[in-house]
Amino acid sequence: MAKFLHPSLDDICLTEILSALSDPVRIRILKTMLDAQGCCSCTQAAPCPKIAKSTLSNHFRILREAGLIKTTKVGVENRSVVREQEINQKFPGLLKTILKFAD
Amino acid sequence: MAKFLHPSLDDICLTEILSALSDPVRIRILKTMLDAQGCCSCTQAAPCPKIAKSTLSNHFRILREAGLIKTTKVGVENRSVVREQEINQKFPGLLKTILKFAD
DNA sequence: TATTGTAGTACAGAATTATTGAACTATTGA
DNA sequence: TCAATAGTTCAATAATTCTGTACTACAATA
Repeated sequence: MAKFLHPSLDDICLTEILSALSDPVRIRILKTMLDAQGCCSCTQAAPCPKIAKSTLSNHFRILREAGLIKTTKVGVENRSVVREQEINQKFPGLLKTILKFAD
Repeated sequence: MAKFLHPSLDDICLTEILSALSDPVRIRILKTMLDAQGCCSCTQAAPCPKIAKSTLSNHFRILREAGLIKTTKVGVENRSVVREQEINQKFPGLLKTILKFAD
């Protein structure tokens, strides 16, 4: 059974956040999740159907390990939310500023 | 003779900027250059002496190709400046917000 | 309780990217 | 002209990323 490791606020670092957001697929995923105003399954937040699901899974892992999203298993799905408030607490304005210029 | 290719403002894109800044070495270089309030040679802006000069050269190339710095050859040195105004024109507040949280 | 379908993870090999040392170019100064 | 300095380019190696296959976990249905 997969256990999701979410870093604590203290362990979230700028470099990993930028690294996670430096991929167009992942920034699109994050934007989709924020627009959805709540939880998203991996497939819902996927930017295109072409992408291999193992690759998609990996992108979610990177977002999770960077501390950008929180994932919980609900039935057969993994539902994720952006850890918006926590990120804003540690890096005020960062997410908003970056995502403003995405796409 | 090395010719430095600097992208035009139109060609600068968010993803490449984030990608360039997602490396702790490069973000340190950028911060050093901004603190120096002007041009810096590669060795001046280098974050540590241990790093191989070919690696350092590569980091500068990535910063340059992302549109973050402008490099000109002055005598034996390459002197670089952050393209602060141009970046601010295209992505207002981005650089400042990101660098505020660096280190 | 099997069986089938759905959602996603784990792993291993292929493809891509980063790092480094060595050789090179360009400029300066003795 | 010769040596020193500053950086680039190249090729080899090291490290990452991407993807297909096999797998687990849960749900629904017979």
